[in-house]
Amino acid sequence: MKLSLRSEYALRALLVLGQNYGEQVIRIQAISEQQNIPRKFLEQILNDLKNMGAVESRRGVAGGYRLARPPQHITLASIIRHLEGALAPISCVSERFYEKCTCPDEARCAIRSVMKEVRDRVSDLMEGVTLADLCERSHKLDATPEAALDYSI
Amino acid sequence: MKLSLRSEYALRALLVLGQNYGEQVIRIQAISEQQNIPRKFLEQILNDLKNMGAVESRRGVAGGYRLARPPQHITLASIIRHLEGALAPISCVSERFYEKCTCPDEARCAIRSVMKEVRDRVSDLMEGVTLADLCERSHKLDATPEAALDYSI
DNA sequence: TGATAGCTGACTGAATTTATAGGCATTAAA
DNA sequence: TTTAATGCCTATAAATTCAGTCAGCTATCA
Repeated sequence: MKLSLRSEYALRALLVLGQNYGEQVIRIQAISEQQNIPRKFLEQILNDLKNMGAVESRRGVAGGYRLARPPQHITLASIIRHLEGALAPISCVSERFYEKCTCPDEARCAIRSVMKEVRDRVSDLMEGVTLADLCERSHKLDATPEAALDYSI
Repeated sequence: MKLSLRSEYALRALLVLGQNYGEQVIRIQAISEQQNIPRKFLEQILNDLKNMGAVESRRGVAGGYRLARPPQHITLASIIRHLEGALAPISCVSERFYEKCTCPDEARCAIRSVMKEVRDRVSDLMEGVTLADLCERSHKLDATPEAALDYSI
């Protein structure tokens, strides 16, 4: 049920780009330092995000990355799906990455029916959260005084 | 965001044991054949479920497995947590498997706050589903005529 | 005592994850 | 037009996880 570190890095990088949305372009190096992400690894990840169309780049001396679209139009679901594949816990309930499973009767599988509900819950939430929402949350959290933070884990 | 095949096998095996809950004991071989699960692999898995206390065994000629507790008292969440670890997509939002992450300010991390919501949704659902529920679903699905099944993926 | 079952630990091959290294291509500015 | 900064691309590698397999052991019952 876990996200890869790669995806987590991608989200952190996208958040930085979202917070700096506009003409200007941000260097890999800057993101890497700000977010504690290995630089060369981040290169790969951003390139991947570029191929999926979430991000665009400028090369050369004043080069860097920026969002390819407004942050309101980039959903969490689309990012995770591109990086991780299915949102569903098992692929026989995935809408976009369906694979047949080995159980005797898939259509009457109770596990499948529960996992479908899990998928729906996760999908509903992630479809509804955009990069803009993330930026807004981040902005609010930054303004939150130390004492009001929920430290519970 | 995926479940391992191992966990899927475990759930399928537990479902069989749930459907046959009682004194009588079911052989690994029987489960393996009914559910298309590699036999030796299933041995390992059942042993693991035994160590977590979900299942108990009898050895020898008339040996096999059965549930160690009534199916109403075995939640999906407890099984998945034992087999997979955290339900949370990233471990910095896990309640039982917390690990610090590398982001600059965990307490003010927007990604963390969203992932916490994902975790809560998944956890709420899985805490509420017991093996008995799964058996009931399975029973109902078995009684469903071919035509009424939802084949959409 | 022998057949049948579960128990146990080691092992393996393949895939995935998390990077690192090195050189190439592009760009802006000197 | 050169140079330095930056992204682009490919290869490689170490570590881990996954999905089993194997061999041999132990317990139980007829």
